Amino acid sequence: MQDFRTFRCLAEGLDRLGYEGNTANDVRRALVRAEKIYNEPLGAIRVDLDAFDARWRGKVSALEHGFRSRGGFEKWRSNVRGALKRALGLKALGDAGADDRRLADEWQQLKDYVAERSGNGRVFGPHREITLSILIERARLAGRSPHQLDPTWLREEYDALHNKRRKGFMRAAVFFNELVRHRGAHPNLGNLLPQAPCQLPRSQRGKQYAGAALPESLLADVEAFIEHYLWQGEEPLVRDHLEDAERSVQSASSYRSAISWLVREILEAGLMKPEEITSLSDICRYQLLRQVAGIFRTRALDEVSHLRRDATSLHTYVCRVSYIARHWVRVSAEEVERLKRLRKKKAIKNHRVGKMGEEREAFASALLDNLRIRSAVLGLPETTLREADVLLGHWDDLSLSARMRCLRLAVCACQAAILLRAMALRATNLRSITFRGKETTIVFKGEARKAGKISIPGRQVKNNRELGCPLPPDCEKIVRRFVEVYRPLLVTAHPYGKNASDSDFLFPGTLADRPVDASVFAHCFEIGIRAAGLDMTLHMCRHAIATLILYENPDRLVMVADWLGIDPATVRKHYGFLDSRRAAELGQQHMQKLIREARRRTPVRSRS
DNA sequence: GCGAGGCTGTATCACACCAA
DNA sequence: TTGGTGTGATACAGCCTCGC
Repeated sequence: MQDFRTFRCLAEGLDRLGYEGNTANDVRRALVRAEKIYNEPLGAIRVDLDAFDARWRGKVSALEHGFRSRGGFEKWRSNVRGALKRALGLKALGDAGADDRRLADEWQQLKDYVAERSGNGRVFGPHREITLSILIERARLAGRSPHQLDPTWLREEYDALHNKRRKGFMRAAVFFNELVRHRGAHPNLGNLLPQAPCQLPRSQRGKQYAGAALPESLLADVEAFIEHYLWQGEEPLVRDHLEDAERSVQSASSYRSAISWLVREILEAGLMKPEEITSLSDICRYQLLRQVAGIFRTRALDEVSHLRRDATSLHTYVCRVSYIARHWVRVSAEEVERLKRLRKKKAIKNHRVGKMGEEREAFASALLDNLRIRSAVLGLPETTLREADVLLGHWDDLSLSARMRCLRLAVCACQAAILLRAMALRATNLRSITFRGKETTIVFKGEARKAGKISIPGRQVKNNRELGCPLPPDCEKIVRRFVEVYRPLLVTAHPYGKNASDSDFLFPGTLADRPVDASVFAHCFEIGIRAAGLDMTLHMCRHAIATLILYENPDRLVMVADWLGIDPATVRKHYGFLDSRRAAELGQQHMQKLIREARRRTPVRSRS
């Protein structure tokens, strides 16, 4: 294979990649443009498809990277990505020397062998050479032959990949091992395969309680604690007369997570054996928690760890476990005091605890600095609906994925219209809006009513605060269009046959008693956001609106708090960075003024 | 195989409340 | 008024099952 390790090699050797006509020029220009976009010399940018995908696929704010439109960005990405795939041998080149190269490539021989025996009713089953492709790609990039795969390399590659690529890599490794195990049945593979299968990486997502065989008594104790926590010790007879538990189910599941984390860390560190953990009182103790927190912290500081070094998770876990120790295990007063000190330790309660996430704060700042981003956010309902309408115009000719895109864009337009024009709701409240039925939360303008409105009862809201607002005409227009045109398509003409139930929910899911699933809901928003060249989650949208209003109207803090349905003190705390920013700007303006004045008053002679 | 919706667990963030 | 504590939420990823 040609050695294409950097973008420079790639740009210089582009003629050998088999492009037709002027395409090579387009691709070369795209590669050269990467220098500006990456702000690095071409020779320093590695030819690595996964690094490229990690950076440029998914949520990418095209405008922030200097592209004029999402389309322009996608064109650039497609040119560069295609070149990377050709360079890595993932795309047929079609030129004369290709066959000779294939023979020289052990991976290609293996792939050809599998391809010849893949398909319906054949030895390996359908598309098995595709299964292998990601393993081959990564191995080629690392310069490893099939004999040179080892557990460490597999682990590193597995960790570096994400989502479907990671899943595919694991599937490929499993299949590769199958081939090795049955190498006797495939004599033609000859010396291509190693003698023994390679140890596979462990999945990054642990099972609850580390999937270990733990004593029944521990599991029973956890359930008893959760029950106690939810009902705050109320007797079952009393509970029957109460409408809801004292605590939310979400919160209880968070306690389960903390216990799971503690057990997993203890077992992985070998601090205890599974059979030794018989109840929560064995593990929710100061000494053990301190040890485990130390181990977790060390791992977070490790360069290759997937944990963020300044994340607040550890603090949350320690708080949860401390709570169990105090209220369930009932440790001594002395131990309670130690736990309290532990929670305050800098390593556990780092500087991010209690503050808005850095990424969100950065986005809010970008929103204030960049006019293009700001207008893209504010125009989101219209831009996404326009794109959906264009697609809808030739619905019958659309592919399934294009129809899906059309519907998702329409969902996003409706979400954005409510968030940006009516009320910056939390995702759960937005998702649960009903437009008919007994408990209607969004009402359209009717003959008797002058204006539509949104009203959400307090018990549906995080802090039990009732939320309500009138429905502005530009919001209502988009929501109505969604209800009349796009929602029926979700219910009766879902492109992939996943018709939603025609429930009372504005955003229906496949089940009649609940709205669309949160993950699907967030995905629709993501599709619309990306179409607008932005990178923002539903919750960041809420922040974005608050940031813009507060920055322009610092004296309207109480109004903004009321609108968001939170405490003014909380707004003050979370948007404090706006004050610092404003103070800095004001300070700079004053300094400039003073400098100008000083220059005016200083005689020209002494200035030189 | 691929893409969908939905469920679940982990990681992280938001924010109400309380006490100093 | 401010900082600490505890609760409740979102984001993200992996897995499952289903239809095309």
